[in-house]
Amino acid sequence: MFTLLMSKLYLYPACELINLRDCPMKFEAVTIKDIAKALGLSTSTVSRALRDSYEISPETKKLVLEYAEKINYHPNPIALSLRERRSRSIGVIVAEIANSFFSQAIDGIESIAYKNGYNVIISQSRESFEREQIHLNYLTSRSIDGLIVSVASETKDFRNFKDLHDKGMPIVFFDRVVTDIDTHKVTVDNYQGAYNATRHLIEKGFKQIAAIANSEVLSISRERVAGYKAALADQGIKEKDSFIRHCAHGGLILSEVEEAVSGLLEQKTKPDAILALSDKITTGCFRILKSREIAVPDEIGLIGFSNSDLTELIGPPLSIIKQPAFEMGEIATGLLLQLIESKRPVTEFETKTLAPQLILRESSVNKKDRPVIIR
Amino acid sequence: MFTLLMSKLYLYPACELINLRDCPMKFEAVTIKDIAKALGLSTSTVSRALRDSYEISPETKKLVLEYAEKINYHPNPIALSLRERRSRSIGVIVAEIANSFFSQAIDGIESIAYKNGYNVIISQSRESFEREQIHLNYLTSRSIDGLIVSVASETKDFRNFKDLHDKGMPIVFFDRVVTDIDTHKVTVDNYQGAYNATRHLIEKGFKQIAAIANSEVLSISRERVAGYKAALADQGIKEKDSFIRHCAHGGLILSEVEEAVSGLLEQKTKPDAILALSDKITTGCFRILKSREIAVPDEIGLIGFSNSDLTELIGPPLSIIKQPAFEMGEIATGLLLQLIESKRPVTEFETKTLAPQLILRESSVNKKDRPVIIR
DNA sequence: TTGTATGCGTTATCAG
DNA sequence: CTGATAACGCATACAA
Repeated sequence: MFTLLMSKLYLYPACELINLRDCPMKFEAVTIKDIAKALGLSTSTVSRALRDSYEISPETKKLVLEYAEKINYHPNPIALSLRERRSRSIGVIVAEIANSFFSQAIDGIESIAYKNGYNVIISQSRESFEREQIHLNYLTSRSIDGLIVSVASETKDFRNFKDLHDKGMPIVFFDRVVTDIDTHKVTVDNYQGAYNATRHLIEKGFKQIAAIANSEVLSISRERVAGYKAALADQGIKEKDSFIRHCAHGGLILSEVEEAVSGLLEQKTKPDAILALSDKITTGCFRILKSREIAVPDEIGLIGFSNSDLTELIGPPLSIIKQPAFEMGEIATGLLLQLIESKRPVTEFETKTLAPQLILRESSVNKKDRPVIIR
Repeated sequence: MFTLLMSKLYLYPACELINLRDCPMKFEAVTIKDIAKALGLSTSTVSRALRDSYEISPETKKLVLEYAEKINYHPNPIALSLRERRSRSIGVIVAEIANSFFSQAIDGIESIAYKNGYNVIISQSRESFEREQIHLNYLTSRSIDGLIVSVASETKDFRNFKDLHDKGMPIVFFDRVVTDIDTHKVTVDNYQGAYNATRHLIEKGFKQIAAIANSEVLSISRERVAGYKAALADQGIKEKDSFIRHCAHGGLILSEVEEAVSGLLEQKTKPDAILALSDKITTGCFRILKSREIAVPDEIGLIGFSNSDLTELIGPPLSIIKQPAFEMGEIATGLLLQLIESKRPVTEFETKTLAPQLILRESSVNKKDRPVIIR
């Protein structure tokens, strides 16, 4: 260790004598100290020159900048983070990355973060409370400046989020928000989305409409179910408790959806249509109906939330409710950066609610039909 | 600034005198120094106690650990990074996150990274060389320990990757690999995948099979095209240059695919089937044919690479070649961590080649048909 | 067994 | 205009 240190200390002067131009610097990274030593200046001078400080003479600046350029100097971001107590990176916790909705949202997050010089550190809860909390802990031991979260379906206890927020960590929730934490939130109009979809099913002649939603704990589930119920009520259809099912893990496991579908189909009066109230549940239902050889929508109508880039192309069976995931990610990140970079604590928090797209198939027969997009 | 510092210095002793138990520590993070001061120990003792060093007495250890627990101490990872010259985070550069293949790969990457205590920092090149290089620069100013890359379609100049690798940065390429950099690589058998798909089209009776591939610069494109050509040759079908098209940006922009498709359909002898040689190109083709009201596969056969979770469900039109993206991500990360944590420089590099899945539709008529999966 | 001093790379403060 | 020094939080070689 000591010899290594010494060798480093002695390497550079020798290097100067021989040839400044092509110092190898294979593994050792270039630091301000190296520049200072090579140029016979102090580190503070070099630092100031690099930051283009007014107190440095033009000649010195030029000298330093040129040399820095030549040896390909880059400031060590970790040292900067330590000093400035900020890492210029934001953490993201979602249920799973390989999910169209979330990956589109992350796309939006990364776009804005990148434009503002922030890194994005992602982690997945896989709908598990435990994993979520571990990530929360891990990310927030002061290695991130802010956090964007869509909570896990399992999560019932929001204390850790609340504590963290109270301690001053900027947090923005999107999609699955925590209603009783007072911070920025970004969602779509879940009520309206579910309402429109249900109404569309009714207009197509379906009478016995069932709904499969994500965990009851999530506010988005409650809102979506409320929209579904309202649409039924408005059309004078009586809601049936046995027609509403929940998947505790948001359909992450197919068996969960299978169970819900079976529960619906085993009833004396079967539903004639299913409204799937989340991405995974939608594709899950589709998959299950397909494997059971139940024709969609001839035997059973199906409509659901989905952000897959192929849903618009699948047809005729499936109509979908699509969330503006990319925009949601962008907006969430914008709000977060605002929180991070505002000097004084923010007191007014916004809840941005975007409109979901309803993409419908007009005909279930014509192979060439075009989707109709309703905002 | 100075008063802030002073207040911090004076806060703790006062705090000790009043009540240790519920120091607020709202925004100020707890450090080893705080523990030392509160307990009347030196920072080194505290540090050693926390790391369970053998040179510390059991009583002191207990004291320190309990107090640390109580005030919810967490070591500052940034300080650790600075000291240990490692950040315990790995960088990932892909074309775009909102792409089934890449998001599945990232899923695998995150899984393994998480298990090993590493963070994943993601960034997207959006197929642009410039963006890729900026990210490369940004990530690698020593803030990451290693890098997992699938290069942008635009990239023709791999010098920066090579230099970085030569400087000792562990890099693992996946999917779109850089053949002349000697490091670990993870791909599928692109040749075989394209070969099987082409062969399948021929067996289904298609004679005039065209191919649309990603940028010619990418080795995966060349391999896939080679597989396509070999299959044609083996069945005694003459290849036609005019039937092979390339999208410089891998179909990221739909117009690019549109152009390729138009180019094919405008020829005197039109192709009767299209082989799409990347994810985006496959969905792009599907979208374009749909919008032009060209029936698939009755008017034109279509088969392509795709990792969307819905492709298996779409049918009958589309048969697909699916890559084991998740596993590729896992393997790449495993290899990378091996590189990062091996003390001595690795000399033997592996190229892992996985088998792609070919998921076929046997019938183009029966709505209820099941996909056949060929390994 | 514990404390002191040092360094990781950077910048801010203060003194020339 | 420039240099020495301290500090960010932590761990360790060395001294006691």
